[in-house]
Amino acid sequence: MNTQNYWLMKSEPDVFGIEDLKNAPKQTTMWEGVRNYEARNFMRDKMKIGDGVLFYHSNVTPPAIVGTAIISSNSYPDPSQFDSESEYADPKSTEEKPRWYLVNVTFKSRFKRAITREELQSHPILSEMMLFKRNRLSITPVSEEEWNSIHKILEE
DNA sequence: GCCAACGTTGGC
DNA sequence: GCCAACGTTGGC
Repeated sequence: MNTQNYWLMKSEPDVFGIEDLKNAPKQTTMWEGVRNYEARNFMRDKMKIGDGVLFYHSNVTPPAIVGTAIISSNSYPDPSQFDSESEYADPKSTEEKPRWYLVNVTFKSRFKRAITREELQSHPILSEMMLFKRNRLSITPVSEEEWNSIHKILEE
């Protein structure tokens, strides 16, 4: 059964931007540090290898979708939760009962031009994205129609 | 840098 | 189990 999904994943470019992903070993990173249950559930329960990702730069001017990536692993416990040195350490989490999960994300493309949040908001289809309904959620599902609209815009 | 939105924590 | 206090996200 084909269950290709699409996602939008936010990252602050000052912390880890799409160039960092492009330059990473194997152009792949662990999407560590997500500490929100809803976002975790998407990674843990819904993401599949091969799913498409819209890579979104947050907390910058202007916020924008800047490229794409691919989900490249199944979910597994986020190692940083067990690392007391890490800012993502969670003392309430144990190896037997991990609280936080992540997936690997692999670079796919950098757009020739960023598609800004403002541009998305002015688009009849893309203005309905969950991104705008759940403003603070760092991972949101993207419909196939939305995914196709993004790529259509890029061809113009 | 401000602050609204909203998720989490913890006292009761 | 409620909810006030608190902390964080992220657009602006």
